[in-house]
Amino acid sequence: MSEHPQLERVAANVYEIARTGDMRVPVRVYGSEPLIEEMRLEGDLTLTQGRNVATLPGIQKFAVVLPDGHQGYGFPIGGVAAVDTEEGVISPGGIGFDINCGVRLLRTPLTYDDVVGHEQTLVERLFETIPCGLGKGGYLDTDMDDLRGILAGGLEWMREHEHATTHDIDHCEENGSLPGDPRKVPPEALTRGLNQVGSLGSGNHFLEVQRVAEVYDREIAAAFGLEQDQVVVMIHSGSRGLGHQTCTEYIRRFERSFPAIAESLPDRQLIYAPLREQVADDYKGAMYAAANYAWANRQAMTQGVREVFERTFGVTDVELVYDVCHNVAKEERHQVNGREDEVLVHRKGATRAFPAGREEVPEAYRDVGQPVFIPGSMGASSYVLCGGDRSLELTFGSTAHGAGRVMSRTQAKREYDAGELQRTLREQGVYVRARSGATLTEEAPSAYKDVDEVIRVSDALDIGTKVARTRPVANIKG
DNA sequence: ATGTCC
Repeated sequence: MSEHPQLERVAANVYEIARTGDMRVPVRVYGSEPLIEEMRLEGDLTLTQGRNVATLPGIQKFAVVLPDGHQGYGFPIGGVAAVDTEEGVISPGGIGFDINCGVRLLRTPLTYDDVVGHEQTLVERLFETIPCGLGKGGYLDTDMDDLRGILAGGLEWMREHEHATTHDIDHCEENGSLPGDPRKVPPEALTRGLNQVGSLGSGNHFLEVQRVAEVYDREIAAAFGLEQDQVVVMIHSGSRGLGHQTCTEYIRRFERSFPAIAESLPDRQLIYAPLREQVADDYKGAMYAAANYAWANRQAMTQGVREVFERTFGVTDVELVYDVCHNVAKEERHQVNGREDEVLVHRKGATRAFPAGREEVPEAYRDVGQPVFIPGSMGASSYVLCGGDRSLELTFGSTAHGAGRVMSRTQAKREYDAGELQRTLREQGVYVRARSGATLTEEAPSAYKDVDEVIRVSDALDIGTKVARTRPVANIKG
């Protein structure tokens, strides 16, 4: 078993792996003692992967491991790596298989009292309306022309086809559109994506009706249009089979194009393409296209939610608070080497958390900071945060994205019973509907870490500050 | 995460 890299405590909740060997920068690890302990368990690769990331050509300042960091494909999940746009590289492992997996929050004009007694109807209608689980079928019917439009335009295409409002676009990271190139998306990925626009997927993806259970900062909550007991809807989903296939094929393509690089890596999963290479540009076009697809997917499900809320409660104003990416790389301006420069920021299982004043923050929120949503596990609290004042300095403007698992899927399936789990949650006022019992047990709340400690550290570091906590009311899953 | 192995 390989040794964990040596960690040095720099300040409260701040640790560093010093630069040694072929590392080009140090690694910053943000976390409390108990969170760091989990990264140092026997056989855990989180810190080793952090050190590997620090060897990437063109990486700037430091590799970042966030408080929810855990091991992933090549890079830690809960990691940030910013690279020079000329000397740097792009690595699919630093973005993730589920390109632009992310979370959006919708606000409704309802309070919890309006919904109590209607949970069963609500959860059934949501489940019938929004396709869940593996396989085909989306809320939106798309042909190949539609798909290409979505891949090129994201939410812009959705608005042109009356599936999104201007308000939706104004309240989405990157306005729901990056320069995607449909021609760079592998044909197999196109096929898989054709019938999945407006589908939830499986695993830890969910659509959850929640109520605002606690408000920590009333002023910022009000700026986000949120208050105590309000009913909101959280959607956690990504780019489905299309993003997965795109990632898989470009990893293969990079390995074939750069055998010498593949050979020299501390971990083959770290495979990358130098940004000056054509194939890096191809991947960027495909990755942005998959990101656009993920936004269209979450938007299509939003339309389904609106339909159900109108039918069930007669309300027509279900509005997007914001939509954040968890898995993407984007060009942004940051302070590096004592000056502001453009860098390509890889965020994998990490949420952009820009503070007040950044021009990327929508006008409506620019005076308070960017909304951040961190989902808890099914049946647990989720959090609304606000981009913190120190995020640019500490994490390239990022914070955590959620709680990781403590128990494997197979172990959770053995450990729990679907019917019993459903009854337990029901006793807590949480109505859950899943396409399969296995999904339910795999995602049992006790199979996940407590997200509270992650939030506490994010808040203490001032990279993402607490605004409100929500509790589940009704949840649909694959 | 994922038509959970081309």
